[in-house]
Amino acid sequence: MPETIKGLHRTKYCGEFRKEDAGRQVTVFGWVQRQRDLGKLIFVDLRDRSGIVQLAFDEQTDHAVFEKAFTVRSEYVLAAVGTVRLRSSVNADLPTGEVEIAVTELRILNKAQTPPFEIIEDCPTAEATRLKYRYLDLRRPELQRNLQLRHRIAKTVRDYLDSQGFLELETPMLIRSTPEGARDFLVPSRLHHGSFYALPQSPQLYKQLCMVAGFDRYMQLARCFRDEDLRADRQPEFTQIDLEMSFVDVEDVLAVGEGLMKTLFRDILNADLPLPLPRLTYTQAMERFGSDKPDTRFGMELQNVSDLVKGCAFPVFANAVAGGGSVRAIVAEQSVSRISRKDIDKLTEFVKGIGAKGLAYIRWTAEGISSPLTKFFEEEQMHALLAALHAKQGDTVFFVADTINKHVLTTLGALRLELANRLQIERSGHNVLWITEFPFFEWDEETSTWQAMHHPFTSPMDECIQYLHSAPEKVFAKAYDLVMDGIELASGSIRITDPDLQGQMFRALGLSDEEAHAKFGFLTDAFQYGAPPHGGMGLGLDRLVMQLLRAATLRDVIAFTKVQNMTELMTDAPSSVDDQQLLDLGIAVRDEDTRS
RNA sequence: GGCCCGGUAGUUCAGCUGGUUAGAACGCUAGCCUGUCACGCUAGAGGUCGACGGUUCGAGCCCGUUCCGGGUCGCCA
Repeated sequence: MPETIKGLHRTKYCGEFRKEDAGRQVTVFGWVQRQRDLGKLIFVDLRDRSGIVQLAFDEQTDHAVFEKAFTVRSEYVLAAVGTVRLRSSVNADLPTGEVEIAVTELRILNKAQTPPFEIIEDCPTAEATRLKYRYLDLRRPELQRNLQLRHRIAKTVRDYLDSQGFLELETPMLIRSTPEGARDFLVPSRLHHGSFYALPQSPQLYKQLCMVAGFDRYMQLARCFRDEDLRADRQPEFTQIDLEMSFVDVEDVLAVGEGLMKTLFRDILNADLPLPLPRLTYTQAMERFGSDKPDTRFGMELQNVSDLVKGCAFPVFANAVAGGGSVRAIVAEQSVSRISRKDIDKLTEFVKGIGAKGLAYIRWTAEGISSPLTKFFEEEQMHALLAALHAKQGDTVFFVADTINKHVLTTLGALRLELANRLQIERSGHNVLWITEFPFFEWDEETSTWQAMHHPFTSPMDECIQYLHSAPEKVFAKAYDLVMDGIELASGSIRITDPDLQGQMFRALGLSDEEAHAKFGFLTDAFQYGAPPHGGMGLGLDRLVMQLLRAATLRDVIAFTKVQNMTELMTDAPSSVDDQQLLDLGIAVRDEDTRS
């Protein structure tokens, strides 16, 4: 039978006691971290969200209290009243290690089963087990810290944006489905059988309507939903720092993003983030790093050797260049001893797995040059190539060739990261930069059509509008991404507010006027009534927290998360529902689709 | 949907070339212990080897199927 808390009030959190408190009569609440029974002396470590304080029980002082302390087990919930005193032996590892509480009254507020894993800092238990008992996992100091810091980050974001005149406005969760982009989560309508709401992938259209409505500067910590497969840095629902500003161009939005990041670095990491942030255009990022979210904390940049090898005897290289593509290389410095021929076979498999046709290499060992290319290259040619690449003895050089330039870039970009992992290349510190001037269209090889790389409300750069129909590849967008340590943190753009241009946009994407109006009529209608020029961005809060805390996965910075097959192990969501619920919704589920 | 890795006590793992009764550590239970703090010492309990099927005289181990978890590609305008 649990005891009542009646009449007791917490003096302060467990982790806050210091030697200055000695002599005070105090009350504490918490969970039993550990009980140490020494015979005529019992110690209990009591834990709450702030840390641990030691309770001391002495048989001679109070026999009844001592007997009760004897029955205490891990994770019991206790209230303790007693006197703070200095310890005879100090524990230097604990902030409260100079004091303990000599307990005069102990109440067991609740008992607890033995937990399936220990509530400790570096818990070795498999994540699946921890997620099933997430409420226990969350008691661990690491997650307590992460989530308390997440709160502080969110508060810093709100305070900063508030200081810049942003208003937090809420947008609906039940909205119209717009099946572009990611798959929508659908919610069936009870009152309109056969019709569905969608959960928002982002508040995009609503925040633009807020601009039409004259709120001028909007922000929201918005929950977003995407029904796509999960990754370590991707959950089906996530929180976005969403903002939108009126009467601005690209520079104004970037300035707010930079101010926000600088403030976060100062308040959370106690570090300076020099402004302005470096910028790369999309084209530069792809050419140098083979990625639009480059990890710029290390070098190993891509090098174009097309001109040097275009006339060479190796048909793969010669054909790639002749076919309009390229041959590019990266140099892994002083890696010959750590990348064996066998490793290269594995790396070849790796690049084939992401669509490359093969991987050429040069190993420059103490014995000389070892490479399948030697039979195609004169010795002089080979040395010219290595000199151009600034390669030295001890280096390994990797080449990728393809008639499609983008394949060469992305393959080497992925290989660059793989090599950095394998070679454990130093990547300390944080690197934050903007990627700007994204292409407007993307050539889709499956359908042989140009597809929008962004949502269709993204504005082209002013000087590109003339090419909209004649030369899609020459059109770049007023779109920008914020990249931190190789992770895409934020993405945004200036939006189209000219109805004629918007119409051209839809047509360029193959949407008829009727289709466009059916899908987005409410927005284009709104734009007929005086839309201010506006733009904004969405910044992933979960990823931001993960990056600032250097957490390995999003699951370490979100309280309740789903696993790869999109179930929640604790509640077993999703679940089947009553027949009556389905009946109300006018929904029939095909038997063969039902899974228990 | 594809590929890769994993699944043995509550937890983390070991388990040889297929061979008697599947082990260790931590945790748990009980006893002893007056200054511990990962307390110590002694004893004990605890197993559908993910599941199903197959090969075999014999399967934790080999084969097939499947389920679960992780990573990744596709996907994520």
